[in-house]
Amino acid sequence: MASPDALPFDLRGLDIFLAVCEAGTMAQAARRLSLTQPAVSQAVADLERRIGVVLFDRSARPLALTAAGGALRQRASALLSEARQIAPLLREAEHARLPLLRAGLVDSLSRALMAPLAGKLDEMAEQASVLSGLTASHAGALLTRQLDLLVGADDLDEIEGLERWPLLSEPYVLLMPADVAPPARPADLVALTQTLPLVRFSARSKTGMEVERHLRRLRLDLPRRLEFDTPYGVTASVAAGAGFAITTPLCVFEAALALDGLACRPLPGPGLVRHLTLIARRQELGRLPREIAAFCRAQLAGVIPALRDLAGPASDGPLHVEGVGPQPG
Amino acid sequence: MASPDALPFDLRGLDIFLAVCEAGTMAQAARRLSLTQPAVSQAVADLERRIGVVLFDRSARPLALTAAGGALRQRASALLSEARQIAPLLREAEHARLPLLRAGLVDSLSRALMAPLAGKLDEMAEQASVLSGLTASHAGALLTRQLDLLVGADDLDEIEGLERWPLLSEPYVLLMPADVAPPARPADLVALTQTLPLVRFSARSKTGMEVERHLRRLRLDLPRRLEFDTPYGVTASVAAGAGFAITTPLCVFEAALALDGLACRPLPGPGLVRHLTLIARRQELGRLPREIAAFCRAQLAGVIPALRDLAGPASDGPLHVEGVGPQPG
DNA sequence: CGTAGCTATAACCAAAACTTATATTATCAC
DNA sequence: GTGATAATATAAGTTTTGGTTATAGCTACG
Repeated sequence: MASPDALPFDLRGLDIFLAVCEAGTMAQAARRLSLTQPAVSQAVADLERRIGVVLFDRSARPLALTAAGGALRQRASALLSEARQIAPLLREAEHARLPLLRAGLVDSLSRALMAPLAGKLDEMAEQASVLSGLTASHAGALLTRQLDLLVGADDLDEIEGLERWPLLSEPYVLLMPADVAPPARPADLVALTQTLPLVRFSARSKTGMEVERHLRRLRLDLPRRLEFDTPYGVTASVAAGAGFAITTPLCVFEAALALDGLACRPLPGPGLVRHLTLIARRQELGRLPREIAAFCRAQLAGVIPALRDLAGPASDGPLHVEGVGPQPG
Repeated sequence: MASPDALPFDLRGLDIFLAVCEAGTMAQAARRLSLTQPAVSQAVADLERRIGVVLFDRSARPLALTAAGGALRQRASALLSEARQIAPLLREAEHARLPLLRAGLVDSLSRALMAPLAGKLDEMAEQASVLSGLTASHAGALLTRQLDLLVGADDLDEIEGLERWPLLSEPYVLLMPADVAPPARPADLVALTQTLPLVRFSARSKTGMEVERHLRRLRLDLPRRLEFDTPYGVTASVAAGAGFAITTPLCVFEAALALDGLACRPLPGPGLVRHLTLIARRQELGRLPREIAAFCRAQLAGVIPALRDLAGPASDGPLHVEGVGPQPG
């Protein structure tokens, strides 16, 4: 077999596969794509060979999808529609600057920061708006000048021309029923998922991707059952008994739920820390980002005791508000 | 030029691009990928040519990303991590249950529905995910098959080929300090904004647009100071004394805040009602949408008393769970 | 059975992806 | 500045891949 993370297919192959799903027959799909029938036949066969799964049931004539084929159809069409969005988004990446002050705030800080931040911005600008959501989408909005400020879990260090103001660091922890024995070593997580599934953050969120990378680095392959793109979803689902989660104190706090019968436990193995950062385009807003960052740190300091209550003493080290001063970069 | 939806790149190109981002130089990326340096150089140049955007700034030697390059990096890594998950998932995909169910849930229903809905989907599918956010973005995702179900405030009646299951209706109300006299007529809202600004939902949200259209119809031009795209932002800001809002019982409930000193008052003038609907692509999931809609109605019936508490008796008429049966359309 | 329409295989061709070789450019120590 | 070093770009071949035509084998249906 090829290297472990070799790509098992190409977008072109998926595109042809989807055309076959929609057309119902390979010959018709070929016509629609302006290809010949053998080209489609080979592309499908190739896809099946490389994934190692049969996608169509050839014995039935209107060409039925197998179970795996159905699953691939869903995922492939999602993947392709995302892929098609990318290029246009990059091309329109030169927009005029809007007159009002707009901030993007990662979901997990809504409860801790949204109202005070809005109040602060309202003081500083004629018009203010605070949008909530995933940092990934906010990052694009910042670059295209649809947003002026961003507070999130990603420091976007691959992008030039930004100024970064670190706000807070917090450890990832396990959120799980209090009466379940906490795993002592990373490998115990696998055993835990036998009885209690892992409730995940979606890979659309930075948090989800960080956790995923951490697990991959530990060579842990945990089953994938339930996923959410908001801290509330993860926390509420764990509170409802659906499983356990790898999350952070702020994400738990954000949900504002009663956590009877739940406990935060340290994540076994090497620590994983989440850094929250304020980001702006460099030299466009003067000393305003610095001032807002200081304000945010002060607000967050007020929440720290509540976070320690939630997360327990194990988290004391990594959990702290950052000092002043911008990041180089 | 090629056909409108031709793919501007393939996964291999993105993979190489990401390797360059991580390695910092093309030559190093080439080594890591077991390629030669010109291969990487050409692949990157090709990607830039096909997207029509410059990705790297060659004038600086540690190879800096441009703005567009940074945006591509984020999206590309998300796309690839999704792509890599697909093949392993398909290989284990010989199950009777649906392999994957993705639902989009409007922010204002998170607290009322997210955990129970996730539990229900988890029963029905091998893997479930519930995403939160604005209905507008979910609508696009539903059409492009990134989502299978959608619960939101928009019935998307301009779009063919969907099935709609009404869930709940609720009136818009005023959320304001209890000690301020409630406006009796629409025109009194203008006077009110002299002392207390209107905290708005962003026009990106369906709720915000409905309110805006309603105000325009009443010929009211209220100043625009603070706006949010989540119910929590609006409610928290009003609770912090920043102004008053035109919102709904569910949006207030969603914030899960103590509302000391606040009251819901009826909206003066003609009533405005918000309808929450479950939407799916027609005839793709069988009777599953019907079943899920019934489940959602049952869950929502459980919070109705809490909503009546919040909204007061004035709302009794418009506030109710819908009967069974799909909408024609 | 025979025919119409689909799918699979074989043999071939052109475009792409990658290689080696070489020229050009940026950075840095001196 | 000036080489030395290490990177990127370009040019010209080679291999691989994705596509074609031609043909044979299926499947459904009258």
